[in-house]
Amino acid sequence: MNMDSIEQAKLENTGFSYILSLINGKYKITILYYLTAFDVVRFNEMKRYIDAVSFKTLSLSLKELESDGLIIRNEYPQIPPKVEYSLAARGKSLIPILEAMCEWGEFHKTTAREM
Amino acid sequence: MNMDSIEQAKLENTGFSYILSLINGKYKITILYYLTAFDVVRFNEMKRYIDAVSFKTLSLSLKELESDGLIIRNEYPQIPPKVEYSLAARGKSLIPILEAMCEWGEFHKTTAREM
DNA sequence: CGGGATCCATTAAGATACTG
DNA sequence: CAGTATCTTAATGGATCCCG
Repeated sequence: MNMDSIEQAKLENTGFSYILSLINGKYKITILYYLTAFDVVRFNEMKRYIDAVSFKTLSLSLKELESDGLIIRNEYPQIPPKVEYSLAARGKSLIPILEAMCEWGEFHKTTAREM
Repeated sequence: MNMDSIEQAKLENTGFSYILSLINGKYKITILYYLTAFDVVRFNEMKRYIDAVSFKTLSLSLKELESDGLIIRNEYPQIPPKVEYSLAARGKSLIPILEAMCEWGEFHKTTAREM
C-alpha cells in the first residue's frame, strides 16, 4: 500500500477497487460465505439460508459471481431441474479473507464500542 | 465456521453478519483503506481522494464509522475549522483484512476469469 | 473548511406471478 | 426445481444552498 502522492492514491484500476467491484451487492459476500461452509449448494437451498433475499436478487448475484469467475454453476439437465453452485478456484482463494472477517466479527461484536 | 444444520447456518447475530453491518455502504471500506494508507486525513482531503463520493454520503459514512468505533474524529475548534479522521484501535485491527483484500485484488485483476 | 438541510435521481432490492 | 418477467418500493447517493 505504498502511496506517495494524491495522484497515485486514486483507486481506479487498483487491486483494491477490483475486489470491491466483485463483492459489492448486499448478499454476495454472504453467498460466498455459505459456499465456503457447505461446498455445494443448490439454488433453493441457498434461498433458504438467506431467507431475506428475493429470487431475483439471488439469481442476479449468482450470475454476477459466476461471470466474475468466483463461483461455478453446475446444471443437471433433468426433471426436476437441479443446479448446484460451488466455489471456483478464484472464489476459494477468498476463503482466508472471509474467515478473517468472520473471526474479526466474532471477536469484536461483543467488545465495547468505545475507543 | 462449523455449521451442522440449516438452523445454525443462519447468519443473524454471528460475527460475520456483524462485520458486514459495519462495512456496508459503498465507500466505507474505501475510507478505511485511505485511513490505513495515510493515517490522518481531513474531510476535504478524503473527498479529493474519493472524488466520486458526495459530501453528504462522505459525511454520513464517516459518522457511522465513528459511531461504530472504527475511526476517530478529531475536531480543532478554529477558524477555518479543521477536522482530522484516523483509525481507532478497532479500525486498525481491520488493516490485515484490508491488506489481504488489496493483495487478492492485485493478484487476480489481471488473471483470466476462466475457471 | 467542515459540514447540515433539503430535494431530486439513480440504483438496488422485494413481491408476486409465471414457465420450461 | 430453478429460475424469469414485471411491477413496485426502499435504499443509496448526488446537487445545491447555507451556516458557524
